[in-house]
Amino acid sequence: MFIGEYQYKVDEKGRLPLPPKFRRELKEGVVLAKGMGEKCIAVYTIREWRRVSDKLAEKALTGANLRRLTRAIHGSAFSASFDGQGRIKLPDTLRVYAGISDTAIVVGANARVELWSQQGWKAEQTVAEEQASQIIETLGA
Amino acid sequence: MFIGEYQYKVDEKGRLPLPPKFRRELKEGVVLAKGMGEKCIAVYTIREWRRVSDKLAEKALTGANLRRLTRAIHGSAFSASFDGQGRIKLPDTLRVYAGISDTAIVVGANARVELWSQQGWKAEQTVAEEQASQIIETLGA
DNA sequence: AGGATTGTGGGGAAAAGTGGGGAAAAAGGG
DNA sequence: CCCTTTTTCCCCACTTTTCCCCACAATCCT
Repeated sequence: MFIGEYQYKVDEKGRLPLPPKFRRELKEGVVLAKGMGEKCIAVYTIREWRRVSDKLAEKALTGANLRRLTRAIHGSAFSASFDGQGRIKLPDTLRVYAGISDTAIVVGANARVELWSQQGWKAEQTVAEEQASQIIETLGA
Repeated sequence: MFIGEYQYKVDEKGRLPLPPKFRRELKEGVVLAKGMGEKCIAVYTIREWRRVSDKLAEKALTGANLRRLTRAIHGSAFSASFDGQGRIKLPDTLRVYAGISDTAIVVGANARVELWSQQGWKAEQTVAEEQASQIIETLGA
């Protein structure tokens, strides 16, 4: 399970470190893809990528919209692995998509990890906070 | 079960002791997260955190809502463990969120522990007192 | 009163963040 | 097809941060 929020620099070679706490779970390699709906980069374990991918494939049989989404997701996906310092190389296309320049926010989101630009993350937090407090009320004690 | 109210200093390294009475129950490690709704840091046992996390999954929210909530909850969380003196390290993001600078109020809140700034705790108490009398009425005899 | 426990602080070893050089691989042009 | 140019990736190096351990003073309990 991935939790926590971290800030790292993307160096001039496009490399981004991931938190040491995440590395063990990710060390077999990761798949990078566009965040679904959000302007972020999603980082999946191989296993989780397969799960997401299968789920999409099931539903894509019927809907043209979903086929389009599937195409977008798969087309943008990229497998990556770590260097000796625990960094991965971010493909330029995904970096541009997420608006990440020289600083990235790494966010643990349970089964996956997400990469955000500072501005993007701040905006997302603002929206999420409002929504969260409502839903949390329904969780009970 | 956690009860009581304690005051500790946060040292320059961001370390905060927890009351000895709490340590045995927490010694397996804790998860820190934003207080739900309130400007405090919530401290959960691993078990309790899982309970909260599972409850989220049950909600069976769909699409963007689920992703957003997952992100908000897990992203703000942080796992921590004790040093030899019974202290934990508070992540900067959470400290800022709760407005804790060099002194923290540690409050036992049944299944979880909460960390407040002095001002925040005082304000919360004021509000709580007003509401308490009303709520107590509704409890019946 | 005395011993044990606890709050608080700090030093030092280990790990992590960040940057860059150079070999290997890939791409591109003649 | 081969040579040149560019990119990728592996390794090394430096700086900062983290974390583990020790220390001392105050407090609690017996």
